Amino acid sequence: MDKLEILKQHISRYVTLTDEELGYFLSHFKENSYKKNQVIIREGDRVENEYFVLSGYLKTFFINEETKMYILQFAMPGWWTSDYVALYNNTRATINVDCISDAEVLSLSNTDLEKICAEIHAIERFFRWRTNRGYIASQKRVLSFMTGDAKKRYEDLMQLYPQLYNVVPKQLIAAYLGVSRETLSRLYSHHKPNKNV
Amino acid sequence: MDKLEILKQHISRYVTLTDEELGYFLSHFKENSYKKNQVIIREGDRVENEYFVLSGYLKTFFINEETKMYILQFAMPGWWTSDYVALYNNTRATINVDCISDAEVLSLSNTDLEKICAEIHAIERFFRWRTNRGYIASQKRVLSFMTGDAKKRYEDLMQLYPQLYNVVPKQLIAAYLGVSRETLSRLYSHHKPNKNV
DNA sequence: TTTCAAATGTGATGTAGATCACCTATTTGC
DNA sequence: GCAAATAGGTGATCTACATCACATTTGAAA
Repeated sequence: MDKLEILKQHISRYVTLTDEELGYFLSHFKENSYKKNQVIIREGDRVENEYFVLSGYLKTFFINEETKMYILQFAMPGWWTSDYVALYNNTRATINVDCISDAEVLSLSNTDLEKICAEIHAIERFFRWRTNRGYIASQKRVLSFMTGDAKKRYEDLMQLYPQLYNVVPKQLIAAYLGVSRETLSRLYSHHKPNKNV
Repeated sequence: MDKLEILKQHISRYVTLTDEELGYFLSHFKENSYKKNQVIIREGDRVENEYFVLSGYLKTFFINEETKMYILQFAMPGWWTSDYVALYNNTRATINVDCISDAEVLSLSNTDLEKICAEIHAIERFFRWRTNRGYIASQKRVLSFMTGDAKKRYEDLMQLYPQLYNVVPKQLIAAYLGVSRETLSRLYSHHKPNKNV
């Protein structure tokens, strides 16, 4: 159960639980291993779970008319992801989630999540706080699209998550920034982050 | 207490409360009236409250190097707003909130909000669900910036909130869409929504 | 009602970034 | 280890939108 350590620490940053509560909560997670390129949620799927990343990198993305890919989120170790639109509205997936690298993931069904939130007040608080953070991050991203050009967005991303430079193919970074891979290539040929990170 | 009706209905769409719980919750709100152009939160302020709009329209915005305005959100009747970054991180306001028209607003201090969330589990659930919705809306906005051009974003906004066409000056709509007022003017001269809405 | 400021419309011009075309690394599967 | 696929780089060209400049309309204050 060593794998759960990262999740335990993540939770305890926000709320204090008894060992019993924590154990009960953790008992509802399932552990899964995925290979690079493996799909976790495909557009049109019924969406039942949230996912917590233990290791590896996922991407949450949308494909426009079968051509262009738009990345909504990279999910890194310690991050949650899912198609929240589908999950909260109980509709089919409109986005995809797959693996950028081999990954270990914990899944929690939305049914269990709601059940445990109802049973344990502190867990409900934990998820309120978690969503608060996601909301703030998303607002910041909106602002970065409005106020900055591609170069600014690229530099901000590299500053915040320098590890992406080595792990994630450049065209995926372009798809996250909302810029063509050609333009991104021209941008960072003048501005390389520290490759040793 | 008639003014509170809109808030009561808003809450009861998500959770069921006893009359006692509901009354206790509502007793923590303060009612305020503001005039057009009046400022509710100014950049640099200490932020203490969330605001629930009863009537009128607010805007939440950011000003870049004292020149360009970027609108993060229009707050309409039945909507919540604040500087959530400042509120959750307990930092000074980095954005502004003011009134597009005369407005009636209920305010709830973050201290009271957290207190009541701890006291009444169902209120914590209400705020979790509310933030979930905000998060989804924000993600949709990110996608609209990535996938659509200015015209698409304008049409989507007018379809969703046609009332904005009459109530909100065009330059503010431009500042929300992330487009210059000149470009917006050129766009909608070819595409007017129904003015009778 | 008049007046002044703010909002809006519109032409001319400049520019970031898209797209297309093609070439050169790197991976990945056999 | 080799072939094929995938990722990445770079020039040429095109386009949506910004910016500047100025005219016109609207709306609020006096």
